[in-house]
Amino acid sequence: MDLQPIPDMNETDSVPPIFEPLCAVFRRRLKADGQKYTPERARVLDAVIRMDGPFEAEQLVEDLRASGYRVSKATIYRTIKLMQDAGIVQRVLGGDDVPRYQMIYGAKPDDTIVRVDTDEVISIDIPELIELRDKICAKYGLSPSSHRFQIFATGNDA
Amino acid sequence: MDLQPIPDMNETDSVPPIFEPLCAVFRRRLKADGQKYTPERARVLDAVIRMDGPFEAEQLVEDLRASGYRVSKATIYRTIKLMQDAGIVQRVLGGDDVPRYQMIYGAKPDDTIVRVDTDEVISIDIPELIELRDKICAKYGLSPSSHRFQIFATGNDA
DNA sequence: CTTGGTGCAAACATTTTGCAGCACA
DNA sequence: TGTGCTGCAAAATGTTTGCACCAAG
Repeated sequence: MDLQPIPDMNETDSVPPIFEPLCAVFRRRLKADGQKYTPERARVLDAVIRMDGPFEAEQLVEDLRASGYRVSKATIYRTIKLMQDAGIVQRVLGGDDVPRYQMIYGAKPDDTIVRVDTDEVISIDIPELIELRDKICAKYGLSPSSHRFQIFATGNDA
Repeated sequence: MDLQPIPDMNETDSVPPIFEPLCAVFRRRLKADGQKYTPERARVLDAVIRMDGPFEAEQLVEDLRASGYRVSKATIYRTIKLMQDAGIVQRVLGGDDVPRYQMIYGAKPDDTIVRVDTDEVISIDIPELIELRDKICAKYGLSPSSHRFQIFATGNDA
């Protein structure tokens, strides 16, 4: 089958160390469900990490094919779903309302004001929100990995 | 053409008064763009208001057809887009990752913890968040109409 | 008559599924 | 041999567009 080397989190330097545990998380989850950590899945995970932000499934296909791998859309979508189950990837809506995917771990929290009258999106930085978030999660015995806070607002004159 | 009576925000009692200004907002926006407030569009707006929560385009079609109106999907989608432009409707992702639409004005704030390991969605009630939200908006000179706060978390053992 | 709106059907984009063959225990 | 995984192609879903005709100024 003439495969290229399998990317491995411990052997690549193109991926920040913060993502290192991801491979393990994914592996563990697959094993727990009687599924396999295949070369194809390792490559998709690697591509997802390199995306570094919201991406479309098609981009993963292009990325991997450009790297010389033969991959089908079906495998991409199936692997994305597995990653969602493993809590590694989430689906999000871009500002253009197009559904995309993005990594959860290490993802920058998305705190924005969406001006519904002008469609302007304002990024905000709210340290108190992190505190609040962590407090809430602690109450439920959960560990937050990321969050999203969107305020929908208009100008006072509208 | 045998039309049934046109729903009008001032003549129906099935729609809470809080939504009354919406009709005006939509009308104003259409007029400003040289477009028309047609019976079809009034009916779609009415249906959207009655949805009272996230909905799919198809539901609007069914709802209106069940009420005896002849309506095409094209008109539904075109009207939804107009409403998005008018800042009345937004696209959102449900807990099941399915894209839906929902009203913006008067929408119930959506504060949830999404357990990425189990897909469980926990509704939370955080009064401090409203305060925080209003404080932030005040700083920018904006009026909040709704918000959405999603925390992505896993169990501590995951 | 000109501009915008409608329904219908076809086109499109994205995601899912059925299936035959492969990999590996 | 059995279970899971893959690519491919077809199907299913959700949305947009082209077009002929209608409606209102």
